[in-house]
Amino acid sequence: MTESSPPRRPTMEDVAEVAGVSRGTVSRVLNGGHYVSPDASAAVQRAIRKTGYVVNQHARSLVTQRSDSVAFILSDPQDRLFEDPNFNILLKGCTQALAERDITLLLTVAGTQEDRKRVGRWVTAGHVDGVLLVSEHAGSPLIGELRSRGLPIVAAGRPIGHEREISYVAADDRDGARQMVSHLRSRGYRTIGIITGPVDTPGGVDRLAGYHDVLGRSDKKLIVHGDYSQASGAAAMEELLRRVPDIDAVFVCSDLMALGALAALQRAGKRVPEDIAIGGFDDSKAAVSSTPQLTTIRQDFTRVSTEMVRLLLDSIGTDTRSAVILPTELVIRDST
Amino acid sequence: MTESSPPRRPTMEDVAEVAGVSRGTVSRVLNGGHYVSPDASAAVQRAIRKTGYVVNQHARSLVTQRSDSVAFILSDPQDRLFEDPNFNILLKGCTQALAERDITLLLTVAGTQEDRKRVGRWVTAGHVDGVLLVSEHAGSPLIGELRSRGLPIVAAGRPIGHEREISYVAADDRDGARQMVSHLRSRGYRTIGIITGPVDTPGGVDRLAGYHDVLGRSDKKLIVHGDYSQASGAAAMEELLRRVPDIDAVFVCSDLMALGALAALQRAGKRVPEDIAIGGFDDSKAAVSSTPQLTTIRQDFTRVSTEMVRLLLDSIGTDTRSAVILPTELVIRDST
DNA sequence: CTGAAAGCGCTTACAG
DNA sequence: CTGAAAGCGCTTACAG
Repeated sequence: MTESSPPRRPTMEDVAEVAGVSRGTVSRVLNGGHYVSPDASAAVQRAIRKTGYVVNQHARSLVTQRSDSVAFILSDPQDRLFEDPNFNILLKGCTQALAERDITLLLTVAGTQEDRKRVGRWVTAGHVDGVLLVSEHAGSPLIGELRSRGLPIVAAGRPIGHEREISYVAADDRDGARQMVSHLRSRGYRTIGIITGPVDTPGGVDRLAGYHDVLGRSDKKLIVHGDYSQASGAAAMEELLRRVPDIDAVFVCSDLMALGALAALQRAGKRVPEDIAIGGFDDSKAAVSSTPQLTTIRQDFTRVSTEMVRLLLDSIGTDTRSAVILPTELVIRDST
Repeated sequence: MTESSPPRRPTMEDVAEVAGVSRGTVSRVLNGGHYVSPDASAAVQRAIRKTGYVVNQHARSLVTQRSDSVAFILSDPQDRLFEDPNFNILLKGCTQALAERDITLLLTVAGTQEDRKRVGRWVTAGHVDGVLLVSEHAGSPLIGELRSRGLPIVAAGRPIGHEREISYVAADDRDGARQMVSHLRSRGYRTIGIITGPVDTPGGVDRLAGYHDVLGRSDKKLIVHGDYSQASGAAAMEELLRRVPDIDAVFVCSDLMALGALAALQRAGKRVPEDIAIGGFDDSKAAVSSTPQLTTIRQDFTRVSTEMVRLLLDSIGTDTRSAVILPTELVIRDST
């Protein structure tokens, strides 16, 4: 019946036998080739090729106490990050940066309380050497749990309330907002509103702060909160038109919300930018798919992801902590 | 200096000592509790809680020869899948279905030839018990490589040329296309074109086949190929208008391409559906964000992902092979 | 430079 | 039901 059971996977012992050396020598060749004679090394290389040997990662991890893997943990109660176009860029960037270094990316979600417990146990089981944390909201309770396990963590975006404890990489939200609002003012717009992100996200608070930096304490009526979704952008725009009929510019804190705002303005019979200017944030695909194309703030998520990986790998072992703030840039198109 | 080195992680030995039993008994409690007295079991549970013990996954895997992880491999030379909205739904579905079973998802990409070698080695290193394969194009050379390692594989979508070798889960593309084209015909449209996906993808060939099922060997001029991108949809629509000025309906094989087609028609001064009808495929968010909203074919990617996970877990150990074809459904909106 | 040996933390027959 | 022991496949001081 089971006459052709799959051939046993070759072990280091097999390689050693073929090469005519000891297991220890094979291991040394595999781990940098120090203290190995050229002859022995060559024999081992040959034997590895002949046997098709591949190291058993579990056996190695058991002794080295390292897994050569890192976790990419999505901590978002709504799972909304999966729909965020920026999330994709981040995930893609991290996956590739890690693959280049032969490090495995383990993806996991921790939305519910129960998930968080599972992830805590899982991380402790030795699966990973460090954690890349992406969370939509502030004060993710996961941070405390992970910290208590002593694992290196790097967050995407400023981890509100934990800036001192863990490393993070963020785009300069506040300065980006300043650039946009200054731009609107320099174009001659006078009544400048803002549609913010959720106030428990760094993008929500920091972009609003940048707006205030330029305009000072502006009229509260000019500030409406959205949740980064297109629908919320439309609703917020309608609210602004109701509150301030003569509004002539709006800084919308994400391109996706700006799309919603654009649609709402169209329905209200307003022309952009003749009647009202719209500035976005992200410089995503949405910014160039709309009519008119959006003036927006570029943040480079590919760069964020490579910096996150670099920071994490640096901190594994050394336990250093740092924050990297990447510049943002105004991109002028047709909506302002 | 290093006075407060992190407390050593508790091992099974520690638990055994606290509980006053042997290591073997602790292990038995952990692995189902068979052949353990209630008293011993209770003592072990208590000791686990007291010590905060968590199993070392590497040690366990070393002896069980299983990793309790599966790989999610993206095999796409262009990395375009990261931009595909369907990809996100698939990834999210798989992540959650696996998390529920306490199985880890390892994400990796294998776009280039070199990547493929890396992934081959990596898979062999014992990292995973099975593979979920998502690839944009036919004849992914990775399939052969993975097959030779004897790992269970489940593909998303029909793996052209490998249908007999590996399991897969796919939506019924061909029948969906038939439903759409029949619908267009029943609405009275007579000159029905098609904008297909790439002809080396199952969605590219099978949807075109469904179109032919209904219309027979139609005029070649009515067939234009796209690449699923919005831009290609626009270009293809312009080409169709040039070739067949009196065309009155088009089945566009993805919602995203349909968005492009819609924009091209708007530029050409054609009204939808008065002058020309447009049918999409996917029932993605794009279908309801457009004006008019798209008549389209729904395929349920969440369901695809749960079926993929089920199939994979079933086949680990048993080595069974199967294909699951999920029904597609016509969703009528305003564009036809 | 090299080999013999200990040890990483588990699971699982085997005896009892 | 339980313990003692072998063994999973590696790495790494230690002696030489």
